[in-house]
Amino acid sequence: MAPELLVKETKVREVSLPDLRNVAGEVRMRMAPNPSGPLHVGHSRMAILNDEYVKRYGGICYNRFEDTDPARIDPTGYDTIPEDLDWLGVTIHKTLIQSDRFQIYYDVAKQLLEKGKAYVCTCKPEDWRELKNHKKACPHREQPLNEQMLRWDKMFDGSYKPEEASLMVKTDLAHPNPAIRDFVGLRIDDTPHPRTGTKFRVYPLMNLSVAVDDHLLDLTHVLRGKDHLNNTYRQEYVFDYFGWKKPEYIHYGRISLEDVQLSTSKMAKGIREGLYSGWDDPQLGTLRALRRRGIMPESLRRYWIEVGIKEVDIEFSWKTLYSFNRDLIDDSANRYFFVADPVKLTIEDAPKLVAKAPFHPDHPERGVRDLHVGDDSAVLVSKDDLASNPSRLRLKDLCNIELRDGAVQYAGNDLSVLKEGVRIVHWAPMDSVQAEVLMTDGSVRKGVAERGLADALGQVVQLERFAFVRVERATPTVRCVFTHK
RNA sequence: GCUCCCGUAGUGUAGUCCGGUUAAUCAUUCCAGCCUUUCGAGCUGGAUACCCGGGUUCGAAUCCCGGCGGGAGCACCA
Repeated sequence: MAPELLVKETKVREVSLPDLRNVAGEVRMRMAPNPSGPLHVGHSRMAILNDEYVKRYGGICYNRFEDTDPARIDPTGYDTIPEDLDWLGVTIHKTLIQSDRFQIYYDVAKQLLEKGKAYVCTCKPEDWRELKNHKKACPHREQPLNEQMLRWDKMFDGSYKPEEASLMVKTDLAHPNPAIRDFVGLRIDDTPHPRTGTKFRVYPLMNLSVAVDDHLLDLTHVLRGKDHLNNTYRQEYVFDYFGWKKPEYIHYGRISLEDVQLSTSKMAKGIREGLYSGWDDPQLGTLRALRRRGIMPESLRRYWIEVGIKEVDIEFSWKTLYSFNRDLIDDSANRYFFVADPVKLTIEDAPKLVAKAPFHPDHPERGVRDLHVGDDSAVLVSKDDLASNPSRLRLKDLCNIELRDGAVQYAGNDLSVLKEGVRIVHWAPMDSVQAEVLMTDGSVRKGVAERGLADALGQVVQLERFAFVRVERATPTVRCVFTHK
């Protein structure tokens, strides 16, 4: 291996995540996605951080589907999320689905009732909330256990309609933070669940099910966004009631991403309305869109490692991600000519012209593409490159030309004109193929490309002076997806 | 309104716990130059920051107080 490659490697590794606190041997961590659609860039942070730590310390990483709200599930998520994690290079040792575990939550809830740490409330939700906002107990909070159990059973036998009864977990009604006072543990919902149908109608809310599962999985560390800070405090009550050992909680800050739609519901809506072609539309910030564009998962990994796990809110930088990705793909991406908005130039007095264009400037061993100009000496160049009315141009790897009053004259093949400031532009032969590039703003750049581009199907290549793209279709026209400049 | 968290350059990050080789790290960005038959890569140089005000101290990004700013939560969503 070349020495400079080794240097680069260590440079990347210099940046590393801080150590976790309280690590004794292996770690057990989890990610807990809601199956409402495929993963996007924001999700990749949690997945990669978990993965990095599990790989550093050894241990296991769970994927736990949090599907306890039947109304907010897109069943495709059960398949797409593991695919996305796999693409990211995240190792999942075991997968759990909370909707397989309702009975477990019921059992724990019953124990909480028996311990006097929960109650079944039949207040109207607004009344209950109003009372707790004033640090007041609702009438059901301190009723005797037998009354509680009576109502508990009725929650399951169909006596109550949704919102007519819920299991509340006690915390501290006098807690100065209103967000921490008593919370709902289980509720009734008649919405059919995509996996369990109408078999269950009592559903746990996250603070109960998460606490129970985090305990049963014996997690050592829990990574979550700081929007869950108050949920952590609530869940700690459950741990304390049972004397369970709490995991180490780490909250990282909010991520704001510009220029991209991340809301799962809005993306789904856009897809339905035809605004986006699907979950992998290059306009979207989903992982499958990035994959389609030729963004390497390693670039995301490097990005999130550099960002770390601080509690400060951050602004995501596409430029930095692209820079990391360019680093990864530049060496392997072969070069091709793509001419957007082509204009035909007929070169007068030209000899028979053939270009020997290298596949990669840094890798002469990869050879060249032979680009043959036809007997009419005509080539295609981009309208943009003629916009400034240049008098002389260098057609890359082909020849120099002079332009005057719409006439194009052959001007030799002397490279020294470059010293005089003559610009180099790329071009395409007349027998080129039609090509288009799907851009991230939803537009399509149309043009022509050298025929050989079709051979790069599936690869990430550089269209010289245009952008890096991934070639995703070869016929009938070549279709590429914009990666980045 | 109440509760909690956070505040180093455009962006992200190191340093903050245990105050003194840092008139502040690294990456990315931007600018200039070099190099190159790409506007890619590479090289060189430059630019931009410790939120503000007090206090403690010989000395504070680092400790204390106050202010300001940003964020999160106060849901029968996760």
